Amino acid sequence: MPITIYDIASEAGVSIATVSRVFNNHPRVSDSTRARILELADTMGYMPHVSARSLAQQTTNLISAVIPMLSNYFFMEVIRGLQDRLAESDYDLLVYSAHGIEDVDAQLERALQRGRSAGVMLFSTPLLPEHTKRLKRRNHPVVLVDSFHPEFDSVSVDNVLGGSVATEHLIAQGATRIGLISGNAQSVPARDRRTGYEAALRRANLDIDPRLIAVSHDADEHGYNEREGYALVERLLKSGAEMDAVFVASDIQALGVLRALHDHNVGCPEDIKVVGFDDIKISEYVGLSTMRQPMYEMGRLAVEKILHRIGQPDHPTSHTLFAPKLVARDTSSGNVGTASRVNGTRASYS
Amino acid sequence: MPITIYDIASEAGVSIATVSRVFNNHPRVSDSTRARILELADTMGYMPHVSARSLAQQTTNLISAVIPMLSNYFFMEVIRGLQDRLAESDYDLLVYSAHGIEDVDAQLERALQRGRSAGVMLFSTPLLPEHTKRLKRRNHPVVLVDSFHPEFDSVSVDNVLGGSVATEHLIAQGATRIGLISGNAQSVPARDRRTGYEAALRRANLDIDPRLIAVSHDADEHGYNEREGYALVERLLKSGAEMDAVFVASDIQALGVLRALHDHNVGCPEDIKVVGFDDIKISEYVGLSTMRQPMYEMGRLAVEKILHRIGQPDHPTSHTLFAPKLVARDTSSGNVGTASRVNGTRASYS
DNA sequence: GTGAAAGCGCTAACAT
DNA sequence: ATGTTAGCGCTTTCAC
Repeated sequence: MPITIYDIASEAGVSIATVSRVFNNHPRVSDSTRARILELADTMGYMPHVSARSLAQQTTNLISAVIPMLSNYFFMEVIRGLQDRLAESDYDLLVYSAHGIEDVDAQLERALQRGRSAGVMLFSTPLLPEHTKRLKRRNHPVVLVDSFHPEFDSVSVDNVLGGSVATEHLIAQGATRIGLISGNAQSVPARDRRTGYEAALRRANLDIDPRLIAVSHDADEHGYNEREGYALVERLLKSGAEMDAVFVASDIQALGVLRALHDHNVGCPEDIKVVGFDDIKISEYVGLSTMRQPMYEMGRLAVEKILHRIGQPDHPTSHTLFAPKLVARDTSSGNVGTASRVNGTRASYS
Repeated sequence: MPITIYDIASEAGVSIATVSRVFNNHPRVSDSTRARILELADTMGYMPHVSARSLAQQTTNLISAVIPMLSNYFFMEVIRGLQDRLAESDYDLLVYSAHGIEDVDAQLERALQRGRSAGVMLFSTPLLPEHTKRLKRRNHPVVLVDSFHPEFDSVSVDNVLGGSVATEHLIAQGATRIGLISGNAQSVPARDRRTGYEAALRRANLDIDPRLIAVSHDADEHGYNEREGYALVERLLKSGAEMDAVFVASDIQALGVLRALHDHNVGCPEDIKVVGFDDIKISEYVGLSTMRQPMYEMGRLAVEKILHRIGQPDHPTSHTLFAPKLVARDTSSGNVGTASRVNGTRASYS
């Protein structure tokens, strides 16, 4: 039933080769036949069949994004960047959302089916040797986003730097007993942020107190969730160790931290200052100080890199490291006079 | 270079048909050859070529989602539902994100390329007659999400009901001069919510005062953005008309409204009560009363429906209308005593 | 400038 | 249970 090049070829009294040429903008077609064919195709409602085309020319115009926990503010912003850049190209986007990091393998496998996509962007997933081998062997274009491996293009944020800047900011605000709340041990960014935190303390000649460090053991979203933030800061509070500030490795955890502080009648920023990481949209609303990641730009650049890699498979790999930027808001330096209250799970306006 | 069924067929000493059968779980293959072929395929690293398969069997396992303004809290939740349901199927997800409603046409066109996807889920887009014709003509499986047309499967929310419930809630809180802030006139949901609002007022024998109604003229995101909320409520305030509550057609606008109220030293909820629509994640944090849409469930159901439609193209169309649920928080009924402040663009904790 | 024909890798009758 | 073969719709040499 659907119309093929054969239909429009016979209707136009030419061969299918000519029709094909027209749709591939081949130069050697007379203007008259080109016009006639285009006209016919339009009235007959012809559309090229993407699979047939892909098969014949051994390419595809699909690009995959493999993302753990898609429904994440961080990724939403990144995806906006992806989409915007992709819209300027001929490629369409295939989204493989994994349920946490363990599921990434399965999704990656789907994204790597032969003929499926021209390239894959892999998000926030530390590359195990087996991954590396598999990817290398397939020789499939890959770019890593929010993670790093020397053998693949990547775009990420300097998490060590971010951890240091956040910590130094707290020190500059007068804090000396600075806690850390972090994602779980599997998370490379979490480890890096901790490294930056410890380095900053060391440089400032401050103690690194294990009692002030709480690492998530939650597998869900690498422990990056509100619940964990709440629970972990509670543990620090109850440990009895003195603390006048805390660096939280993600904004979403920081939200839980803020709630816990309120529930325990601990003033923020007067008693404990808080700095998060990410700058998700809510952060602005609650006045959370944080380290901003250029999420949108990372998305755009990821596409840029994958397109480049598809075009030049043998080009040397490139790595882009963005510097996160401190956004100081109320939780680290707010003017306490106008500070507001959080009531249970909510803040209200007056 | 890549390995095909021919390679593994000759290696196994069988015909390509047998190999094909193995990979399609055809029953009539002896266990021994099946095992041998699977073994070989594994060691040789064979993977079926998706385009070849699609072409031969005239199907595809891709489903498209065409979404205006993807980076939207509403869609994030819906997409979670999509993904979860899709993960239970064999289908992969193609995402076409439009830049606002005008761009939907172009994205839809891509989604409808022949052989591209087995079905498309179209989000929040009122169907123009031309769309209808095009879709009908292609006879492509379609399900509408957050919009309605008698000839296509759909899943949406009862916006008229939602508008009424929100308004009645405000009335129950003692409000009598209730304003409306709405999305632009192109938005069908916005119109429906207004209809519900007016109906509720009428039923309560309250005036419908045009001075209390502000409709966005912003094309961006249908006027569903913070900036518009801010500007529109300002207009109402300055109009001089008395007002003790306002129903805002979207949470994101309501956030702007709250900020404007604060900036103008208008107490909320004491002076003006506010109810939004959507229940995006931020709403809980700021204590915004709102009408909750079952976004996740809508996503799941959308997939359910498209799969069903793909399987049974001639089945009668089905329409699911969810009832939005009132979530009363501080902005409509909070205890004023513990109310907090918003300081410029931020709220802070104490 | 255009046509003939050989694939691209796989599926699905139809045979045997 | 397995093999033969004709497609699926398009691209791309190679001729003319």
